[in-house]
Amino acid sequence: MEKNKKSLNETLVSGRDSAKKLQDLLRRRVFNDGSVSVDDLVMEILGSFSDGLLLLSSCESGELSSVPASPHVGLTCADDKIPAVNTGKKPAPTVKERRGCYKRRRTIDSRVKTSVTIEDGYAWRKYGQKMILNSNFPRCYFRCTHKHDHGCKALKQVQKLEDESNMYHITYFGHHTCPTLNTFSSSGVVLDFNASKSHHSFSNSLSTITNIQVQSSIKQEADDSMTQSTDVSDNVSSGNDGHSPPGLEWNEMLHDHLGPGHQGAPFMWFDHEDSCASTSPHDYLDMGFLNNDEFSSEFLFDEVLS
DNA sequence: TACATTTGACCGGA
DNA sequence: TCCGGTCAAATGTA
Repeated sequence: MEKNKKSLNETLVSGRDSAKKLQDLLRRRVFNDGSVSVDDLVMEILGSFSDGLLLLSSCESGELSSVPASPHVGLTCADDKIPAVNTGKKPAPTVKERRGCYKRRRTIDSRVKTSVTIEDGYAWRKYGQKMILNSNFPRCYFRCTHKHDHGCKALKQVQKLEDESNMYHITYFGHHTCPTLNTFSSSGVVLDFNASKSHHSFSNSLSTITNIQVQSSIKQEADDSMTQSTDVSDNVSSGNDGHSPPGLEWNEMLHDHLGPGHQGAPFMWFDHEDSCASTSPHDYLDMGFLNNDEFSSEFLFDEVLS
């Protein structure tokens, strides 16, 4: 109970801080150096309010105030450590039998991106994989590795796109509250989208390419974890933290791995609600235009970072 | 030995 | 009742 109160308090304080930053940013908008974007701050504020409301709704439903006396205390809800409510449909099962609550995830407060990799600089732990209806590939479920030691509630779902572009549809839920931005680990993440025995792993070169492509998302998420690195090249070197060749420039990496004629990197990142409200649904599903050689990486970065 | 992944079962919203 | 999301025991790996 105290833990949830503390969590709610931290969430609200975080939201307030983000609002202050936004206020400062708007006041000195002309002098904004681009280190923090309005969108980033709005995302943080929205995330704080969403998390806070979720915690509050948990309180109102009695989950916070009435901790069950059953030995089930160790079993938790998916996102927060609020004990599951006994619905009374079945007799209270034993610790062994009973599971936590499985509330269907809301699409609000989710961020969607499409990328050729699932790497994003954070450490994720896979906790499930599921075949989804009308999909040839399973959906993989990840939670932040620091869920327990830092209480980080960030989750992500990864699903390979149906087309043959070898791209992944990645949906993020919640925000990282773990203090450190994880580096690009040398251990490639392996996804099994084929038969259960045949693993699909990323080659070295591809993982390097993906490092390029995820930088913008890392910038966005790094704001969540108090990273204040400002420009893109900064992110490349600081984000690698010694695990990748330092000092590599965007152009060099793009040139090395994609060739001089290839300038486009298929990547998009935006709030799910925005995609529904203001743009057509195929904004991220239809990625065909990204194969166009004239689609420049500068355009991508400007779009994402603006 | 500790940590990560796999996978079948369970839960609950739609 | 279906199906997406999660749990947790079994298994794999460093």
